[in-house]
Amino acid sequence: MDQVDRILDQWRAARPDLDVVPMGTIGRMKRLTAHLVQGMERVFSAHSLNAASFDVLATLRRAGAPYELTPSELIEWSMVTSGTMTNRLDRLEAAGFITRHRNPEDGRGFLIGLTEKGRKLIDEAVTAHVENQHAMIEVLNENERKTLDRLLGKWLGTFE
Amino acid sequence: MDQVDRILDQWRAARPDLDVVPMGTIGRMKRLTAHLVQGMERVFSAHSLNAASFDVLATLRRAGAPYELTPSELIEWSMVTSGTMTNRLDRLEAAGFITRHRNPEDGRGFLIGLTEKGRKLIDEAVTAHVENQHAMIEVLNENERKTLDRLLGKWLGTFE
DNA sequence: ACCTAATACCTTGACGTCAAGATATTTATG
DNA sequence: CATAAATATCTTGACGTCAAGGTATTAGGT
Repeated sequence: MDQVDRILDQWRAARPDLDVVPMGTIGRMKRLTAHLVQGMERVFSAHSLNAASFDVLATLRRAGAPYELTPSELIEWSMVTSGTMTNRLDRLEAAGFITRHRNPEDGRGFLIGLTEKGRKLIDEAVTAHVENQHAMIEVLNENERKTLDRLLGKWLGTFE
Repeated sequence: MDQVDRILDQWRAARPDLDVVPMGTIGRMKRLTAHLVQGMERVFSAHSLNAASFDVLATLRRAGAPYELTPSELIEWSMVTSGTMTNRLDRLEAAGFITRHRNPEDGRGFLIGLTEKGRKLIDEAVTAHVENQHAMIEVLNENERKTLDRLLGKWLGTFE
């Protein structure tokens, strides 16, 4: 009987005409994800980052050397609007973690690159981030993780 | 091979020292939840609401008649800060969906009540919301939903 | 070459959220 | 009682996000 169950019970009393079983699953997804995000933010802030800045630096880092992508490519990976990415890049540039230089192959755009400082930071942060994720999922055993992953993948498939 | 798998592949190439399996599960949780939230927002906005306002009205509605709660109680159910709740209530009050009156049993606080207009709106919105949730989870069969729910519940238990 | 459409990115204004602090009221303690 | 501590809520300032619109550059069709 967790908080989600309590909410369902209230609905069953207040609106007995509704079948709220799916609300339970979706509610648990939302709540659990909120906890996971919160747990990850703690690691980010321990490295002077937040989810937004970590996202950008990590995308650049995992793209591999020379750690350069266009804002458009970053937008695609991160699923945010161009205005959001501009804002993220402004702050990361001001903090000295990335550089912006015009794209020699397309005068309309830019190339975003990791600075040495940025690369070092994101490498440390990702290491801690992965450790943290291991710790957060520890309660599920191998089989449970596989099953969960399969179900999430199937469900996600209907959206992407 | 979805977008999450592509991200994991990039990490395995860029940082082979990391075990990124948990990142896959957590990434799918985040992405899937984002899609679910987006799907729900569509229903909310069709009823002139957003996630924030729906949350408050729904909490009041499922509390049952006389549809009254204190801001503190709303804060507990919604897991937001007091400043956020004040802002939500300001907008809902201005829109005529709730009323604020001093709590006769505690002069420091208020009682938030659903107006008739607010109750009608949330009843319609919740009906559509539940239908929408059924549609969004349709791809999973009975067994899969039960398994998923059990795993989510177990995992969530470590946080709450 | 020209001109329109598409593209890449930035700007602006609004919103929802939080953390930290302020105010008013109630509760607890001596 | 008087006063300190706790509580309930609001206020302020900052941040991240989005939608819509703007500017500069490139691509495509004639």
